[in-house]
Amino acid sequence: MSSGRRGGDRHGLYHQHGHSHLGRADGADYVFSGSEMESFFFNQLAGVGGGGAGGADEIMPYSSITDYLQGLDPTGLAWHLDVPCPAQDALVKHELSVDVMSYDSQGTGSAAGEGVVLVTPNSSVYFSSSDGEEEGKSRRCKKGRAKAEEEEVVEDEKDEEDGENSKKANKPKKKAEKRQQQPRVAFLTKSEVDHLEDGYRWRKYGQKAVKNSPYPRSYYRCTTPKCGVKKRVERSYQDPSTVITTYEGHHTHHSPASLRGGSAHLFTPNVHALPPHLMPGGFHPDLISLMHPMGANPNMYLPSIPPPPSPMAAPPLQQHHLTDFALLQDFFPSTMPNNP
DNA sequence: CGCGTTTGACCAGCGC
DNA sequence: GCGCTGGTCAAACGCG
Repeated sequence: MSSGRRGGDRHGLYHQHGHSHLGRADGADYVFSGSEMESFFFNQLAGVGGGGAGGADEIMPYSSITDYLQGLDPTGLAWHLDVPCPAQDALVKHELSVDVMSYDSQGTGSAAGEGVVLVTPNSSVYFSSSDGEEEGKSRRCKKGRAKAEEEEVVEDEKDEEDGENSKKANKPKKKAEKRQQQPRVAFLTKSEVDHLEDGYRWRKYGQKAVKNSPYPRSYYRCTTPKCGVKKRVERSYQDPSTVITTYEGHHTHHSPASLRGGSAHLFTPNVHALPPHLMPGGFHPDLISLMHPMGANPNMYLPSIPPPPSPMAAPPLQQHHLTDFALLQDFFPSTMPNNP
């Protein structure tokens, strides 16, 4: 027995309406524009890096998100920006208006790394990557943490090994130190289910009401020991069919799903060979069936690509049961080069 | 019994 | 300083 378990969800009950901004994808306060996105990616590909107008001392040695996150194949997701997606702006700014993290290392407010990919004709994924170099302006846990964060990486690993005891012992300290400095990628996915299957195992550790949104935000942590990857899942209140999934950190292990099916290796070079939305049917059906642990539903991927929607009137997108699993896999390939 | 979820409490940063 | 908010913890609980 307990003092109100089940159904009492306090986190989901109090909703306040503060300012006009939407619920944030990630607690961030940066709304990027399409040009900024493009700028980022082009900069990345061109090796300009830094993600920012500020010139960027920090040149990110990545030419793609995948590369960025995993340090993998430099050819990675180059198509993300090679192919313009007219609906990107509309999706992000008009329909969803999701704010995203900006990790511009210069703190200039320019995008550190975002983009939108129309993965399927009717399903879209917006992603925002960030290096966590600087939290930007909106995140709170900044002060008094910068120092601790440097040690945190080591501390975290120790804590993970020590297990619960250590966690309990360091509870206050842990709370103070814990957070950030992790790359983030936010996805907007059309899905009816909140928790999208991405091949990894997650443990939910919290749920909070999102300001200005009737939908709560769920916090998940990768269940694999020593893997500190977290993700936040929330639903866009403007478009309830859209799930915003924010990943934070790098997996340090193979995907359980890929170990089962052994198909992950197909994702990386092959899927990247063409932008998904240029593939027949968005994705190749075979890839879908391989990629999604539950198998493919051909009906989810339409055989033709509709004309790009007007940026001014982003049409409602059809709902999908299946998330853009392929892209998620791209971001978390099972093959980790630095995995012992 | 192990694992994952639920959920009240707590902490810290930020804005006023 | 206070209240709000996001993020996390951890005990209780459910399920297979």
